Amino acid sequence: MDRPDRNFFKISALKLAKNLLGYYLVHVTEYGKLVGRIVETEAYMGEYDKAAHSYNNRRTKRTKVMFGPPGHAYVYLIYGMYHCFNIVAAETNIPQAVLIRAVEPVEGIEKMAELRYNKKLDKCSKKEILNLTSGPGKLCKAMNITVKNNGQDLCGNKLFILKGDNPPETDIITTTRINIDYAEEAVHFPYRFYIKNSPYVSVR
DNA sequence: ATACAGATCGGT
DNA sequence: CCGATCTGTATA
Repeated sequence: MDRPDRNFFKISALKLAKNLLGYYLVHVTEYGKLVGRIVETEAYMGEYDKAAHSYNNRRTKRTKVMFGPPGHAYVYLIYGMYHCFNIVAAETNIPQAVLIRAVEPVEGIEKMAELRYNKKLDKCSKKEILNLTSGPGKLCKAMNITVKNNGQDLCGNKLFILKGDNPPETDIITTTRINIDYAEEAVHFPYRFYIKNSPYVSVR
């Protein structure tokens, strides 16, 4: 399979969020290679987007990587215990990113089960396997992504993207984002994308 | 120095 | 619905 180059990420987060559906997220870890197929994303558009950490071009220690070049990881800790993995989009000084909300486990599923549930895959229920990576915090736990990966170049060889098949347009559901009730008018922006009928999307 | 809320999740 | 758990951010 093929790797997208830097230019793949050098587009608006909105376009990138859609283009990433069906692509693979790969993390080469000390536990082996962990791969998930991206089935759900959200775009965060920065300057005018009240749901974004970089709203109004707010530049802080945390949001710094979003102002950097595209194709890098933006990872932060949320609620004191979960991580969220984003891919920086657009260009330097345009702080946009795509939140990866859910993937379908593809490779290294045994390890993912151990990382997430601390037990063997064959001890996991059907439901647990479906929920292995069905949410931003869940996929980070299962794929061993933490703040240590913040700022990491996704054009490197530890944490990266592989090309996959985008779903047909008719299988892409576009809707509003999750858990951003505070974001006033941005609450209604149709910035969430997921693959229709995928059992691995975060539920609603 | 202090206060406070959050791009979540799992249990009740 | 609620609590866990802690850092980033704003305010002073």
